[in-house]
Parts: sequence; C-alpha cells; structure tokens
Amino acid sequence: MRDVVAVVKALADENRLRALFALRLSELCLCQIIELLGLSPSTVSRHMSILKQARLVESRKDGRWIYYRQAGDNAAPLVRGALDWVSRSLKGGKETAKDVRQLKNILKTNPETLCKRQRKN
Amino acid sequence: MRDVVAVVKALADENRLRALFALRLSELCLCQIIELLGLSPSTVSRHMSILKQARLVESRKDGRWIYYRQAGDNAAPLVRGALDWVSRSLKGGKETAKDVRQLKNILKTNPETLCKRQRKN
DNA sequence: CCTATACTTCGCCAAATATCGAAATGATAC
DNA sequence: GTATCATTTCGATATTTGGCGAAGTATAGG
Repeated sequence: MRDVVAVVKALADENRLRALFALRLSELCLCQIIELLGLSPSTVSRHMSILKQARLVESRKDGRWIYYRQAGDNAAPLVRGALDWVSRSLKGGKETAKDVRQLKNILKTNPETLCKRQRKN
Repeated sequence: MRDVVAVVKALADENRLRALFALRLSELCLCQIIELLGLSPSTVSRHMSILKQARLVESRKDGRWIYYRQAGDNAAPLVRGALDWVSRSLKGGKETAKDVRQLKNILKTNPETLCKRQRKN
C-alpha cells in the first residue's frame, strides 16, 4: 500500500506528469526539463526527486549533468503499469502535443547552451 | 490532461484507495464505507464525491441510502485503466487483505443496524 | 587550488487538502 | 405535518504540498 500511495502521489501533479511523459521520448538532463516546464531549478529538482523516490524514473550522472529517464521494462509491475497508464492517457492530448513540439526544439539545442541561456535569466 | 490530473489526484489518498478497492468486491452504501475507514461521515462523503467527480465511481440512490460502485466496463479508457491498475497493484497487499476481512464482516450486518450503531458514537 | 557550473537542499510562504462537528438537505415513517 | 434518519454542505483548523531564492555540494577545467 505504501508503494502504491507513493506512486499515485508522485503522479498527482500536472508538472510531474508532463516531465514523466516527456521522458517517454528521450532521456533528459535537468536543465532540459527546467526549460520544458518553465519552473525554477530547485522546484524541478524536487519534482524529479519525488518521481525517483517513487521509482518512476531513474537517473545517471555524466560529469556535471544528471540525465533522467523513465524506469525501464525491468521495473516493478506497479511502476510499469503506472507508466503505461500515463502514456496511454496523455498521448494525443492537446497540451501534451504542445510539450512534444517544444521538446523537439529543446533537443535541437545542446544542453550546455541551454543551461547558459537559463543562467542569464 | 485535466481529466488525467483529476483521476490521479482522486487516487492520491490512502483512504480513497481503500474505499475504491473495497468497491471492487461489492457496491456499498456510505455508512459501510464509514465503518471500513473509521472516519467521520462528512469526511467519507467528501472522499466519495471526489472519486465521483473523477468518474472513478458511480452511485445510485435507494431511499435514504446511497450506494456507491466502481465505474463500469463502459467507462472511459482513462478511468478503466486507472481502476485496473489500482486493483492489480493493491491485490495481495497486507493492509488490503485486512480491509477485505473487515469488509466481509461489514457485509454480514445490514446497513440499517450499522448506521444505528454509528449514531450511538 | 580557484572559478564556474549543474544540480540539490534548506527555509520560507502561499495555496491546496484532509479532517471534524454543526447545520442543512432530502427521504421515510409515523 | 412532525420526527427520524442517511447523507451532504459549510466553516474552522491542522497538515501537506508547490513554489521560489539563497546557500550548499560536487565536478570540470583552468
């Protein structure tokens, strides 16, 4: 029950759902997710930590960058089921389509440039 | 997206998950759910209203009683998927098993007696 | 080392939420 | 009608949550 509650609570936020859905397409470093959501680094970091705690995402460190990705196929059925449900439910939505478009742009820029631009603001 | 958020937020509470899972077995009137959760009538009523708003449960009125049940097979895929995930994820859990046992006892008593007993406290 | 940098943690505030008891609602039964 | 009863709505309160900026951590590169 604890795990289930952790997972649904992790999903129970629009920004976390958007981030999670974005990770379906590609792994992303934090600054890319920051760019997508338009929130402060600390807030996005916190969101990702909640998703990680619930085992919905994993991360790998590459130098100064931390790349997040959705949990893999080997994840617990609880998690696997949640991710599949989110994908099926969000796919085709209007806001989702907009995020996908923006994400494609974000992926064109390399993370370094992205972070630099963010620091200016 | 709005619908998805409504559904996950509705699921993001342990007591609502317990109520929802209990409804998998049988339709229940409010006082039976009150008995199961051990919360005040107003609180449980509010929980059920949130689940209804998200279309996860439906209700029918029978005299003074209102019976709640899980959304049927004709429900939107979004809802159907969520209910199936909850069932699969909670089935076999320890707290869940306890609830099932208690629920069986609750179903032995008729609702009228149950309500009367609750009014005493 | 020292600086810059990508990210995290902490302290704070505002908004949302869970809970209760009291009052309101709507239906039954006398 | 009046009383009773199952449920809902309202008002108040306590807790949780989402958000930010400032300070902290860890790593790359001079």
